[in-house]
Amino acid sequence: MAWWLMKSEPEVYGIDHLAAEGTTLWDGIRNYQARNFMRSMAVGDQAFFYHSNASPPGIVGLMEVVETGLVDPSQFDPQSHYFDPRSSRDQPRWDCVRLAFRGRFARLLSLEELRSGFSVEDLAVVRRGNRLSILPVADAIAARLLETLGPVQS
DNA sequence: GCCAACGTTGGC
DNA sequence: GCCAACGTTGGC
Repeated sequence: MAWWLMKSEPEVYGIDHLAAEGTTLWDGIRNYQARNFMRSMAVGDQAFFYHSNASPPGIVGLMEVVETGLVDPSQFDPQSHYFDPRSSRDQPRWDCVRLAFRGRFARLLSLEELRSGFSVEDLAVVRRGNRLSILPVADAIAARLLETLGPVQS
């Protein structure tokens, strides 16, 4: 079982949306590195939900991968912000996973706090200007995060 | 294959 | 709104 950190803007899709829906398709990823991380996910993997472009930004909850290898439908939709004219049904370019809500942490673990307790080697999200929306988290670092945050409340 | 121009993310 | 970081694109 692997650990991940996945970012989303709470105004667009935050932990409250996921809590209400139960599960969601993590679609709209248009970065090859992030896509490749999704491709390496397995059912049962856990992901920290990170609120980006928030005040303050930080980790708010926990998710679990419940389905992998799904074609991202938004790439075919001309109305979608994520439409990709280079994609075809025969040769889709983007895929995604389905995630389930596992709970909120009792408090937010802010980026500022992450920077004071973790190095760039530990957790890429602490690097200034980091743009990758999906990042792997080493087991030992995940354990430290969970230790800091305590159990989730579902 | 190089690299300049451009676009996007996201903190501040 | 600014800007750092960095991926992508396209001319050559």
